[in-house]
This record gives sequence, C-alpha cells and structure tokens, in this order.
Amino acid sequence: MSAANTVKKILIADDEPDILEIIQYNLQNEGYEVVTAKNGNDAIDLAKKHQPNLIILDIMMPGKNGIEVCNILRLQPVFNDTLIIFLTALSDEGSEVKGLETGADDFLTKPISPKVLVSKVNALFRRVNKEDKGLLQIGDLKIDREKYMINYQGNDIILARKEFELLALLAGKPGKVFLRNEILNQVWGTEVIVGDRTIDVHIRKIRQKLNMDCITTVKGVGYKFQI
Amino acid sequence: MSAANTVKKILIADDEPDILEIIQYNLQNEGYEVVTAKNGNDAIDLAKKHQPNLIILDIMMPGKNGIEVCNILRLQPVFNDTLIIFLTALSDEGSEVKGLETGADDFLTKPISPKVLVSKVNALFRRVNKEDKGLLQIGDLKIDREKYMINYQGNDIILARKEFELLALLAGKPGKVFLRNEILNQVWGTEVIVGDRTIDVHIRKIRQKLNMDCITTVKGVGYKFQI
DNA sequence: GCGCCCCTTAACAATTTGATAATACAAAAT
DNA sequence: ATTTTGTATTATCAAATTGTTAAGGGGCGC
Repeated sequence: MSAANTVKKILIADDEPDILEIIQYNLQNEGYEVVTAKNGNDAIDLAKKHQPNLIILDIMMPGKNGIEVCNILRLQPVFNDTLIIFLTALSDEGSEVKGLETGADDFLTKPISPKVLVSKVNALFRRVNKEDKGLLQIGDLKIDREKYMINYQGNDIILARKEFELLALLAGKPGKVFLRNEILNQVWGTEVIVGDRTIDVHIRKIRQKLNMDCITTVKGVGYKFQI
Repeated sequence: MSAANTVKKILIADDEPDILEIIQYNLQNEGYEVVTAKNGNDAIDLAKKHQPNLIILDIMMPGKNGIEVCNILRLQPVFNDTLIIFLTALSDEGSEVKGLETGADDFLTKPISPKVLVSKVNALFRRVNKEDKGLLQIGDLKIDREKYMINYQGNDIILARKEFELLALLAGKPGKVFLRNEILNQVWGTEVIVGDRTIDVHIRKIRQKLNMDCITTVKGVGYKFQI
C-alpha cells in the first residue's frame, strides 16, 4: 500500500541474466521502476534499500533461495504490504504451495510469457490500489489526494506539497508507525538524500497548521497518525 | 475486522461437474462456504444472490463465457471488492491476458492441482485481509508490531523501543526460554556489546510498566514469557 | 527584478532512552 | 553457616533522538 500517485517500484531477483533482462524490459515499458538482484542476499539488501512495492523472486537462486528470502522479508513489518511473486523453473507443485503459504501473493512458472507477467503485475496492483482511493476521511479530517486538499472540521487547510504527501502517507494507515526510512522512501524517494531534521520540520508544520496533535512521535522508531 | 472473521463465501462456475465437485470439496475442507453454478448465466444470478467474496470462473462455458461474466460483474460497484479467478483448459495466453485485463485477480490453468488452488485462494484472501498481520495476542495482552503498541486489559501501555522489542521477542514464542545470548543477538544485534545487567534492567521496566508477572526468570538460563 | 512561498539546513534546546554502577536480594553450592 | 553465583532494584549519567527557531537558497508568478 503505497501512495497512489507514485510510480510503482519493482524488485526482480533471478540468477539468470536473460530472464532478468526480459522481465525488466517489459515492466519498464509498462511504466514501472525496476531494480534487479542476482541472488537472494542482494535481493534482501536491495529490498531494504528501495522498499519496492512488488518483489519478483526466482525460487532457485544461489545463496538464499526465493522462499528463504520471502520468509526473511515477511518477518519485518516494513514488508507487510509488499507484494511478492515467485518464479519457478518447472511446475513444481510442492514449491508452489510452500511459497504461497510463506506469504507470497502469486506464482508464475517458467517459461514466462512477458504479456502474462505484465498482466499479472497490473492485476495485483489494481487490486491493492482499490483500497487507497483518492479520498480519505478520518474523523473530522478529510484528505483529497487528487485535489491536494485538506479539510479539518469544515475548514480548508493549505498544506505545501511535502507536508501534504507526508500527512497523506501517515493518514493512509492510521496507527501504523512509519519509520523515518519508510517516510523518506515514500515521500522523498530513494535517490534524494536529505538531512535528519527535515522530516521533523515538516511534521512540525503539519501539527502547527492542523492545530491538533494527530501525529504522534514514537521515539527511536518513527511517527504515526492517530486522532 | 468485519469481514476478517466471517466465513468466506466462494462461487464456482464451471460446466464440467467433475471439476466443480473437486474444487468444491477441497475448498469446503478448508473451511470456505461454497456455491456452484453450471454456466455463465447461473453464475451471475448466484453472484447477485450470495455476494460471494471470491468467484472462480471457467472461461469456456455454455451461454456466457467467463470473461463475459467477469465484464458484467465488474460493471457493478457491488462487485468491486469481489475477487475473481479464471480457469482455463489450456495455457491459452491470449485468454489469460484478456482475462486479467478484464479485472480478474488471478488465473489457473487446468489440470488443476487442488493444493495449488487452495493455496492461491488462501493467498488472495490473506492479501485482502492484511489486517491480522503483525498483531500478536496472548490472553489480555495485545502486541501490535506495526502500531508499536501494547495493550493490556484494555489499557494502552507505552514501552520504549528496546523494551518493546524485548517483549515482542519473548511474547512471540510464549513459554520458550530465551537465553541471554539469544536476546542480545535479536534485540541488540551481534555487533553491539552491552553489559550483563542491561537485560535485567529492561526486563524490570517491562514488568513494572505492565504491572504483572508475565516474564519469568529461569535462573542461570534466561527469561520466558508466560501469562 | 521583486516578493513570496516552499524546502532544506544549521544551531541549539529539550527530551527520552539506554547503559552502567552500586547495592540489595535470593537461591544454590560448598 | 558461609560463600558463590545469579538476578532485582535503584539512581545516575551520557548518548541518542527529537523539537524549535531562524535563516538561506531556489523556484515561480508578477
């Protein structure tokens, strides 16, 4: 569950360069941002770094295999909402079932048809995105993601872009603690590097403009939205 | 919480009685409520009548085929959140893509493995109900890893980061004795080195804040969580 | 160019946290 | 009974983290 308007990020992990390339090419063509990993350990590192929305994992990989990677990632709350699809060389029923039970969202058997892959990816995102509509309402607070407008107790409130995106992110999952890392990735993106105090300042401005204590600090962890 | 605890209803539409029966049997075994339809028109009627959570549609059916049924249902807002899976006799790439673009959530090719089918169904529902993730409940104690919250007998309790992680670790496997070493590795990491009394102090703070004796000391070994 | 607003950063204040030392206590071993 | 080993408790302090304010660069419309 990421911001609706941002480009979806996909991590692909496979030890066969050809497959990696084919998938990457097709998904990029479709408008996705793609990161690739050559083995399980790289996949874990890159997942932590980029926080992708979807991870496509080959089951058979040197180092850690796909199922192990999935298990490791699923243990971390940060990856709760990350979609995971497995790839397998043969129709290996045992692995399929095991993979799905590990917490994967779907399964593809090689040889892969690029069209089917792209369709599946689109279908998964379509389903997930149904939940975050453009209009969010929590108590007296209305957030219109499309119109970029905030309304609190009937009064329109003007927020700057970063402020808006930050609030929209937090309010999208009330109660959930967003790590500073997560916030940076979602609002600022992975390439931009900003100082430590930047988030604080924006949080402060939001608190000031809304004039209420809807954002709680969880020291050493992050921030959460709560009415 | 609403839909999560209720029994999921599944509608299956296929013109082959054998397949219908196999699928029905396996899904019922898994605890799902199953309704069956023999053709496309029946499927639409039954969908309206029962409002299933998931519809499994054979593509090749007399009357209306699966894709037509899907199109018709997707036009109605009532079925916005209904999951749809297609079945197809052969790996027919064209139909697959068309089906997924029509708004299906997944795709299965015959011959169907009951285990894979059940796994896929479970995986889909798991994704949709992502509510029960990261939530731990032992007796009166609720630990929400995502929200970073502890609730004991209805009262929210604020724990600092280390305290929270320590409690979450122990409570993750009630009854298991965690060696001091294990705790250090999990909560503090392998690089950090802290004194011997550090754990004790944190344990004490947890006991104090929860105001109950849920953590038992196993002298010379470690600690365990137990209500 | 000028003014305005957004974003970032620096600098400092305020706060919280986590580690340790010191002491007290309890149980097992001698 | 005494020593030893291991844990509980408390207070204290340094480090980590966040809050706050102000200031400056850069973009944008006028």
